Amino acid sequence: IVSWTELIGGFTRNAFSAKAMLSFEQMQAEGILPNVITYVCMMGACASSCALKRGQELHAKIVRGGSVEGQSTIVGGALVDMYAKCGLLETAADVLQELAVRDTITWNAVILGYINHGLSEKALRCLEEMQLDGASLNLLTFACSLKACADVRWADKGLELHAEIAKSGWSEDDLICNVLVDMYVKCGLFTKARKVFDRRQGRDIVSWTSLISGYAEHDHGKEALKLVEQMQLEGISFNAATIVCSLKASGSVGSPSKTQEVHLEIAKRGLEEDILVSSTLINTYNQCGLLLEAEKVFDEQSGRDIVSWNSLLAGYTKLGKTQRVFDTLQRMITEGEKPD
RNA sequence: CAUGCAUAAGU
Repeated sequence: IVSWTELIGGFTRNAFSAKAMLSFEQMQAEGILPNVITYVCMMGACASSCALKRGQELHAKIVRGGSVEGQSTIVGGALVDMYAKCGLLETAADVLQELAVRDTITWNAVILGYINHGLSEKALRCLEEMQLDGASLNLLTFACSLKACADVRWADKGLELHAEIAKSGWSEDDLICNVLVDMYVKCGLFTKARKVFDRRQGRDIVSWTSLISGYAEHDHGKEALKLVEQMQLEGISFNAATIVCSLKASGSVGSPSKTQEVHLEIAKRGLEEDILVSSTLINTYNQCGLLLEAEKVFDEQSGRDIVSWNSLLAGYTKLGKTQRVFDTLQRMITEGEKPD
C-alpha cells in the first residue's frame, strides 16, 4: 500500500492525473484497499484535473470509513481543495464549516478557490471569517490575500496586509515580494512597488513581468520599455510571459521597431507557437499600424483561437477596412470558430 | 517509508 500510494502521489504531484487514476484502479484490482493517505493523493489528482465526479465518489467512500476529521486533518483539507478547484465553492465552504478543526491550509484552499473563480472580493471576506475563527495566517494566506487585493485593486487592504506581513517577519520572502510588487503596480502605486522590487536581492522574472505589465497597462509604456531594456542588461532571459508584456509595452507606445525587436526575441526562443505570444503579437503589430506583419503572424499561427481572430479583426476595423472585416468574419465561421 | 493550500502574460 505504501508503494502504491507513493506512486499515485508522484503522478499527482507531476500533474499526471490520468496515470494516478489508472494506478488507483490497478491497485484495487490487485485487492489492495486504499487508506486515508491514498485518498489524499487521489483527491489531489481529481483537484488538478477538475474531475468532480471522481472526487465526489471518493468523498463518499471516505465518509463510509467514518467521520472525515476522525481519519486525518489532512484529508479534510484535500477534500475542500478538490471542491474549490472544481468550482464548487459553496460545497467547499460547507465542508470547511463542518470540519471540527479548520486549519490554515484548508482556509487557504477556500480563499484561493474564490480567487481562481473570479470572486476575489468574496475571498477577502473569507479571510476575515478565517481570522474571526481564530485560525492563524501563514505565508500562503498572505500571498493569496494580496493577490485578491490586486484583482479588485484594493490598495488600502493591500497596505494593511503588508503591515501585518512586516510584523510577521515575512517581508523578505520571495513569493511575498513578488505578490506585493504585483499588487502595488496593479493598484497604480508605482513608488511602493519599486521600493519592494529595488531592495531585493534575487529580483526574479515574475516581478519584472509584473512591473512591465503594470506600467504598460497604466499607460506608462515608455517606463515599461525602459524596464525591458534594464532587464536585458541584467542578463535575465525572457520567457513567454515577459515577451507578452514587452509587446504590450511596445504596443502601448506604438513603436514598430521595438515590436520587431521583440519579434526577433520570440523567434530566438522558439515561442512562435505559443498562442498567447502570437496573438499578442498580432495585436501589437496592429497597434503599430503594421497590418501586413499582423496578417503574416496570423497566417503562420497553427492553433488559432477566438482571440487570434478577434485581434485580426480589430486591426481591420481600426483601419476602416470594412469589407475585410466581413470577409474575415465569414472565413472565421467557415473554419469553425464561433464569434463572440 | 507515502499525503492537502502557491505569485506574473493575450482581443
